[in-house]
Amino acid sequence: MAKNTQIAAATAPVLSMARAQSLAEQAANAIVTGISAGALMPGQRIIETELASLLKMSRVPLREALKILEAQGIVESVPHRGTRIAMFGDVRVDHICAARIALERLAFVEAALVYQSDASLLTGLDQIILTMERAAERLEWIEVSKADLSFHREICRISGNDIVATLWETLARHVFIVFGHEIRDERDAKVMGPQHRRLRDLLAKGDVAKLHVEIEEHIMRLRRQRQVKPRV
Amino acid sequence: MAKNTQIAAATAPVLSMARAQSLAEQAANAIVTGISAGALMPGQRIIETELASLLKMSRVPLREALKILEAQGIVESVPHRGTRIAMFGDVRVDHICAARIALERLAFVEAALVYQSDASLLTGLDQIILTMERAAERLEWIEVSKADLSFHREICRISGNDIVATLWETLARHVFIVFGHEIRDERDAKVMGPQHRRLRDLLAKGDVAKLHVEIEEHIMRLRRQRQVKPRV
DNA sequence: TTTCCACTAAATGTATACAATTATGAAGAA
DNA sequence: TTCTTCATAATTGTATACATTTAGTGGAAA
Repeated sequence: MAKNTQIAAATAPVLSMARAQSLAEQAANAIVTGISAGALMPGQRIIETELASLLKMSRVPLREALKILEAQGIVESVPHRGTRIAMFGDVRVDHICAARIALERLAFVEAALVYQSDASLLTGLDQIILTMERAAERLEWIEVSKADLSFHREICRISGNDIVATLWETLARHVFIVFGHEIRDERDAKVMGPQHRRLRDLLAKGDVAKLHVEIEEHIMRLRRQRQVKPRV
Repeated sequence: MAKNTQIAAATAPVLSMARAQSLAEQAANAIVTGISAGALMPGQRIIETELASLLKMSRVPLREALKILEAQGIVESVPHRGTRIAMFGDVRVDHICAARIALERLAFVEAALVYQSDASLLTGLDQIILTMERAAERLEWIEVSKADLSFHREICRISGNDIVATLWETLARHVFIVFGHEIRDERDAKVMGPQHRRLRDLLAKGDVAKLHVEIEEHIMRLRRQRQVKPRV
């Protein structure tokens, strides 16, 4: 039956892309995107059968996704009593920011050391910033958000601290959801690039003191006015 | 077929215990315990069929457990190519310690504020310390470890920061595994209680400056000599 | 021998089917 | 009415069965 193996490479989208993600991963991303976009509301209960058919998959991979998201605090579940989407009020945003600052300060400082010893690694950040700026020009906020998260993910990766990178993935989902609830306009588009460039340059210089200040300021942008304000 | 599967759930029914945990949770805990105890080795590949029958459950809840543990960085998996247990070398322990310090400093400082406004909450910590000391007297290290983690979990809970609490659960599993690889003797038993009492008292006093120092010192105990030293 | 290809076996990914628990609501008693 | 009580439906938890992918083996050709 396996005669026509030549066609297999047709699916490879990006060079050395991770193997096509499982349905569980897709489901997890879809749910997070849905919350971010407002299609799924905080506090809302998830009925597995419904969501599974909505996502055009069976309950098994969906449940795997829910377990992942539960471990990450995106949804909350009680045995035999269902799963519901966590609340994303102002208090929670404060919590996210506080946790981000604590973790990213560590990541940035460690990453700065790495960049010091190999400046060529900075091209990774430059690439991401370019992508971000292009998306910002066209006001494609979702793409801007993704690039933003990629930037910080890259820092965690470069820092070499696997644990921090793992924890970041959890935080990133929360941040993405909060991003989705932000109101953004043309002025924001002009700020995104320079702000990240400044961080990049401080990393290149290894100016840890200024990094600490800049990181906090950068992260605290999240606490600005948001689109929906569900109760705490 | 499955009539007698519920009987084994005679575990500790602590007051107002959360509903009997699902098989997925049990499996996740069993795997972590297994790694901690050396029954499962870092780097080892997990064959779902094998482990499922070993844990006396089907593959479905086991896979849910693996998804959770993957999100927490305890295991790593490649689509269609299986799951293996992450490596726990000295470098990783350093990473865990660094992340812990960053996160727990935040938790302790916020918790100190809470304890300041309601000192009666300190009884929660006192209870845990007592349990820890009793276990330490009998050199029951696993119980000591659990009490240790409970102590820090309580701090995260009291801090009121849900995100930090979520991230801690991930960190806790890593720490538990590292604990299991530690060599401990009678001298350690005498240290455990006082060390946590000191933290407790600093929380009660709200002495943030000393807390910062003490926390770092406390966490860095992890970096002592360990039983097995798998390669990085 | 070495390399390449087909084929088989094994493991993972997914769907369906069944069991157990909980929510819902109607009927009856205080 | 208001509170039980109990049946029924809806939903979650788990097991089994099927599909897809990968790893490994052996043989044929260069």
